[in-house]
Amino acid sequence: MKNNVTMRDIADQLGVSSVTVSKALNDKEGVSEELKLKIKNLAEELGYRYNAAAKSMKEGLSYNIGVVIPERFTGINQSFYLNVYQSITRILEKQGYYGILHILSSEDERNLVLPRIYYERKVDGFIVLGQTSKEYIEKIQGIEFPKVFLDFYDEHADIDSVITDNFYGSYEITNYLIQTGHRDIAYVGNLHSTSSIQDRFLGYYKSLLEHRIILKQEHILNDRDEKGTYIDIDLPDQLPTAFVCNCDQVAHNLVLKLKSRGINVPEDCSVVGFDNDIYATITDPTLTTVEVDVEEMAQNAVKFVIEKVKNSEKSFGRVLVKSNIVYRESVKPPKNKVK
Amino acid sequence: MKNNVTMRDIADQLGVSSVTVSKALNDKEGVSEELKLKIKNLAEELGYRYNAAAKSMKEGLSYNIGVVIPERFTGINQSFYLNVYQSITRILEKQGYYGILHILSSEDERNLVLPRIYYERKVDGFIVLGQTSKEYIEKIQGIEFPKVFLDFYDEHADIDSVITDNFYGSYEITNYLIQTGHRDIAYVGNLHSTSSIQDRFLGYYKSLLEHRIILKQEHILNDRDEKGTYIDIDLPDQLPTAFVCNCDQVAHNLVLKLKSRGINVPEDCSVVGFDNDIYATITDPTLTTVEVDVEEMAQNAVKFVIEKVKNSEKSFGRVLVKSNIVYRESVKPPKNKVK
DNA sequence: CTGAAAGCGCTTACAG
DNA sequence: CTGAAAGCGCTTACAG
Repeated sequence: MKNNVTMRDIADQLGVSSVTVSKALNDKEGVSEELKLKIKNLAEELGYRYNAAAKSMKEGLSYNIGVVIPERFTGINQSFYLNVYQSITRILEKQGYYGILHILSSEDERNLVLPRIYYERKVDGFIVLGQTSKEYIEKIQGIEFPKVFLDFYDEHADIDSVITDNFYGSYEITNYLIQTGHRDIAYVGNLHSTSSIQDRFLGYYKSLLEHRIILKQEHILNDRDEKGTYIDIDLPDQLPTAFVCNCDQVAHNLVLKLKSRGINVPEDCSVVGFDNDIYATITDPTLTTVEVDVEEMAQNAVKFVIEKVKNSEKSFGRVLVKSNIVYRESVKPPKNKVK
Repeated sequence: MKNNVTMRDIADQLGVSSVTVSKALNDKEGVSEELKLKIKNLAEELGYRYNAAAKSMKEGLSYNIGVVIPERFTGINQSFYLNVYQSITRILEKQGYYGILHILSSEDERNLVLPRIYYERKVDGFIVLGQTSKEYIEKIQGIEFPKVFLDFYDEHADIDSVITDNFYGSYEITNYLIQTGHRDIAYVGNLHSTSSIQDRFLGYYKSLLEHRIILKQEHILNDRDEKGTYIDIDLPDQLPTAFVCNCDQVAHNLVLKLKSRGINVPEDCSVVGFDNDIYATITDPTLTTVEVDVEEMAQNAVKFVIEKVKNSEKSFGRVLVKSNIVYRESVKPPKNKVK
């Protein structure tokens, strides 16, 4: 490593102490303006680069935050969380922090092994992005370390999590379907897979209840197995007039399936999604869906971890981020209602 | 910060020196097996966590690699590079390195400001993922710092880059179209946008040349403006029987456009893409395309930066990664050829 | 306004 | 096999 200019070098060349250089470069008081300028100029000239590692040593802080994403939420078809990660990174950087991505392998998740970045003090805290197994959540909860769960939560009230308002989002989009004239509405999603899917189901159910529509068991359609792998959706014999899907990707799959059976969307039946991710606009017809406010979620998560790094006593509980409906082409009144 | 157990603490409790603890924990020789075990056990018990910052200080190395992606290649519709980043991260981690993502804002790119991770020595090298402006390439080239360009290159032969074999990939998929019976083949892409698009065009052109097919200017269709924003594709009056698109996303857009004109793919005309990303399988019909070997590219890039970190003299030049054709549904013989 | 001293937690090179 | 010393580059707290 050459070009290894240190504060000391600058100090020596100027005949001052490194303390003074440190103060000047950090714009702290205790150095005359004149000297400060001289120091800054020389630093520039010499190509001085600050050594963050020294600061880390001194403060015991890495100024890195680990973003942990379970493997199954990554990959070519699961770009949603990577996009959230990207937002997190950008927000982190504004605050002088950096995000280190850790893909949690299914193996590590099963064996309850924590990310190496934890054991090496490479990060000051975690943002866990995407639901892990119950056991793993507990494992992470068990360590005394700043952490925020993003986009999921679990029964323990004492964990800090930032989530979309799944319940009301789903409630409202179901209301919208009902207002459009639908009463035969199915829900697509595995109720025991993640907290999000479950809450979205309950929002849908609330809407039915309020409108005195009876929930039929055969209107709850499973979309994935316990591992989260998508399975073929079993359509009921009596086709509902509308489907509330737990996410856009599943809505996309459903539309394909319906089409293959010669059923047109939205003419023959309506479909709505959730997330407003790439699948919402890529599907033909484009999907009416619930938009998740990724930026707001990332912002909260970042704010919370950083505050917890600074003060480990802080706690935030479950924080909901508002969502809103994006209207596109996949909804029409049911056929028999059209005059 | 509590739970701040150091090697020193372990040493004190055991009545040995911290040097011995360091050796034991790092499995170096010079400590009796018995003592080593005792030290390791105590470390475990005390919840000791290694302090990577101290090592960084000592060695002047952060063990982080910065992955720089220009802003315009990110976002909800551009998941390809984020996926590459994810591969990079995983490979990096196996070697004890960590990836720090830096989204290069268009503003910073224009003003030629380098990522802050550079000025703070937060990283030991860069992987630049995605083509930046010529000026920015030169700016980065100008600093004495390990760097590898991934998925693009420029005229300067002395830069290390890992790229897909765009030329031959495109050449071969065009050959395939010709073998299928097509002779009226258009290319879709802005020839002056990136090195990849240009090389893919040239591969297509080589195939035409070899088959004595004359390249018509009206068969080169622009797909984006100088900023990389997609524009509406202008179809020629005389529709070709096949289209070679510079990437899957553009192929996807083209298929939608053709469909909206009542032209069926692949019955009325064939379309091929490049990348084999999410758009390849999401398009209806699924796209025959050239698969980019993301894993292999990431592997090379990581290997090269790390070697350059260790020995700044190393250089690798342009390294091509083989691609191969994935056959799906978007190609059929041209109509008039079908008996 | 300026600086000497001490320390953050580890490792290397050397001595015993 | 074990350890005292020095040092990585910075900052904090204190003294002048």
